[in-house]
Amino acid sequence: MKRKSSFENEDNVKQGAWSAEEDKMLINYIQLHGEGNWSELSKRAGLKRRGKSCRLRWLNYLKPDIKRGNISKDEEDLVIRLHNLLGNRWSLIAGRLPGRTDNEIKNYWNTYLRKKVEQKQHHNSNIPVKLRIEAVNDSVNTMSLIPTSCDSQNPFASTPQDDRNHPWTLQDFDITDLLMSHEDYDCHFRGCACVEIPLHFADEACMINDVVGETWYENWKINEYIPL
DNA sequence: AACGGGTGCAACCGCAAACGA
DNA sequence: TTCGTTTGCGGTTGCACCCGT
Repeated sequence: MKRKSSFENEDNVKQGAWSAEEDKMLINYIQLHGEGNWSELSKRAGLKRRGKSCRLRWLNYLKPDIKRGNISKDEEDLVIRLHNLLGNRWSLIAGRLPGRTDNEIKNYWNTYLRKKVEQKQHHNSNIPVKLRIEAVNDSVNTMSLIPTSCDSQNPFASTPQDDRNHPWTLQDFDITDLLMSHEDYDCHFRGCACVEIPLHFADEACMINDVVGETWYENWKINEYIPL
């Protein structure tokens, strides 16, 4: 375990790496008296540390239920999905991962996962996808699904119908437009959509949600993946 | 072996919210 | 209501380690 050397600042307050002795003092004190009131705790435990520093050390490193070691694939997937939903709200994300701390999740994201996700998004943004949209008759605001770069005619005005009598349309989408359509409009579409991905991309174990994300499912959904 | 750039991660900082007198 | 203190959070820093040259 690596440790930075510690030092005392001008206020006689210790900063930097915690020694094994300090860890022991903090653990012993909390086992006897419990956590809370950290600045007082620091004094009573005989630590020349700021209360804040004691709290951080305890919550991020010393607390008994902290899970140490590599983050599993399942945990990694969960972090990615939660970050997609919640953004940089590390404490909320960590709250869903028993034994993991917000600091650990944040570090893991910043040093590893962010790059991985960005690479994946870059890869997926190059996949030419088609989106087949089915609308039920009372859908409102269906046009909001159609990006401005596409034909602005109502796609359901004179389109064929499927075996469930749902009108459908097939259009080429730029994946960025597709994602933007959720963010830019109040979408009240009710129906289904199918993503068509060229077969040679499908070989690469690519899931629908990898391509279009999971963030725009309020009133509609993608329910099918059709290799071309 | 020595050096330097890149990386990981513990710890710190600043701010805002919560709390209590 | 105001004010001081504590707590919690996310962003940032900087040391130790790794690895290529």
